[in-house]
Formats: sequence, C-alpha cells, structure tokens
Amino acid sequence: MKKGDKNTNRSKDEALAHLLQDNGLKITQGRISILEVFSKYHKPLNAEGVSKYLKGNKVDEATIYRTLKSFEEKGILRRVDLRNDSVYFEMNEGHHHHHHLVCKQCGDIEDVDVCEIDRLSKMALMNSSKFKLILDHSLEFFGVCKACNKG
Amino acid sequence: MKKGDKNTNRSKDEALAHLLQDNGLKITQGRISILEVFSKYHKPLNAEGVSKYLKGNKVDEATIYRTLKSFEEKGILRRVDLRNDSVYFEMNEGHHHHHHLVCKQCGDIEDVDVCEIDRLSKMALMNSSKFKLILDHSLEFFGVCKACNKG
DNA sequence: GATCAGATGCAACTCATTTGCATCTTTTAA
DNA sequence: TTAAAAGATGCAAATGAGTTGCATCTGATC
Repeated sequence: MKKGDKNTNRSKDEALAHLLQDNGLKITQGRISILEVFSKYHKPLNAEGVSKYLKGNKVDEATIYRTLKSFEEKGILRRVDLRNDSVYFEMNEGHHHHHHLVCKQCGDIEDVDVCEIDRLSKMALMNSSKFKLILDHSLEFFGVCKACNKG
Repeated sequence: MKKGDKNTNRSKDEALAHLLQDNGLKITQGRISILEVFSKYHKPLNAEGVSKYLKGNKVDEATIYRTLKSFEEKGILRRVDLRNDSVYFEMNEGHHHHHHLVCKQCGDIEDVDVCEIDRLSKMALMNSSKFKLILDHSLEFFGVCKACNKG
C-alpha cells in the first residue's frame, strides 16, 4: 500500500458517509462497504456481484438488496438495463451520460453531455402525444467484443 | 363485427402461420393466439400480460414462457428493457424500428420513432476500445405522462 | 393413415428477491 | 453523556417469475 493511502481511504469513506448523511440514511459499516465496492469497481453490479466484492466485509444478502433499493430511491445508484436476468446498478454520478473535453494546453476539463441524448429526448417528446416530461432514459449497446470476435 | 372482418382475420392468421413456418416452428393454435395478442395490442407484454389478453384461448403458463423464448430466439419477438421486474417482449417488425416512452407512475407505454441511432452506434464504437461490432441497442425514455402529470 | 419430432399441460422445482421479526446500532434530544 | 426513538441488520421463511421433467397430445412428413 502506498504512502498516503490510509488518509485517502479515510477521506474517501468520509465522502461516502456524507453521501449517506445527505440522503437521510444512517451511516453504517455495511453501507459504506457497499458504496466502496461501487466506487472501486466502476461497473454495473447486481446483488451477487456486490456480495462477491465485499469479501471480508460480509453483509447479509437481504441487507444488500434492501440497501441497493434504498440507494436507488435516493438516487445514489441508478439502475442499468443490460438485458440480464437480475437487476444491475451503478453509481449515479450526476449527469448520466457524459464525456469530457480536455484542453491540451492548460489541461482544463469540460464535461459534455453525450451524444445528443438531450436532443433525442426532445425529439421523442415532440413525437409523443402522451408525454411532455422525460426524466430519464437508458441507452445501451449490445455487440461482440474484440476478444470474442476473434473466433 | 364489420363486413369482411372474417376474411381479414383469416388472412391475418395465415400470415402469422407463415411466420411460424418460415421460422421452422410448428403451427399450433396456442402460438397463433399468442402472436395475435402481440399483433393486436401493439405494446410490450410480459408472460402475464399475454396470458391476460389470451382470454378464451388459454395457454398454459409454462407454454407461454417457452413460446416467448423460442419466438425471441427466432427473432419473431424482441426483448424490451423497461426497468420492469419481469421480461417484456414486442413484435420485432424489422422495418419499424422504434423505442419507448415509459411513464414512471402508471407504466403506460408509447412508441417513439427516434432515428440517428446508427450514428450514435458509430460514435459509441469510435469511443470503444473493446468493441468493433454492435448488433443491437436499447433506448428507452422514462418520464411522466400527461395524464399522471395532472396531479 | 402411420410415424415421429416437436409441442403442451401439469406439477414440482429453482433461484433471485422480499418480508416478518427479534435484535442491534445509529441518531436524537434531554 | 446517556436513554429513548428511529432505523438497520441478520436470519429464516416466504414469494413469485421463470424453468424443467415427464407423460400425453398434435402437427408435419412420408
């Protein structure tokens, strides 16, 4: 472990604790551990996956499910539709779909809302007879990765 | 029932029968009935929904599940991800590529045509290090329909 | 029409997710 | 600082969508 990791971890946990607090959830070791997993692995996980990565910090299955649900309700996690048979979640970091523009000279970074999803949303609304408000969307692509495509 | 409906229904069923035949599936009353449901209601349905609409033409639950699965495998139905707890399907009418608006409150679903998906797919591929082939995608919008938005 | 692969219904089963409940921990308010 | 209240947890039992084994039936093929 590198020098400073301890402090880094502590401040990370403090941030996670605040996240809970800000959402009116009690700060418990289990919740922190679950948030750490999502924060560490940066990928969609289902309850089983969370459990697997919790390793030493075991949390009861029922608690994991309850936690994922409450995190989703609070907007801490967002549900991801991957055509799987179980429900996956990932950290919901503010803007759902965004990329970055980085300045080569000064290093300044700008977030950009992806792919014209906003415009697509507007188009969808314009085409709709029943809706006038879109809160959210899901856009997932399905294909074959290069590794699998070698065969 | 309007004049001509009988013939219309017969020819419709014949078309559905052909659909089965072309996909190497035996033509059975149950399968025709299930296809009729999808063809009539034009909206994503899960096994329960299909069962409900089958009314007189009851088909065993297990058969419905098996049928939905085989229809998906053959490309007759396509799976739709609506953040529901069960799996929804709709007719996969090649030409008519569309997505959905889903009301988060009442669950009502509206089809929307939103094109430019091809371009988004290309963008996604360009941004990907692991993929060079996208076969499919899902794009669904979640909001509140006008009816629910009155409150 | 006989034969056979495939389709169906039924009942039993699986497995992800949920729930009831007693116990424990965090938060709160004194 | 501490006691009470509110909320979180673990465990075990329950739920419910979806699956499977099996005997029976039906559509396709000859």
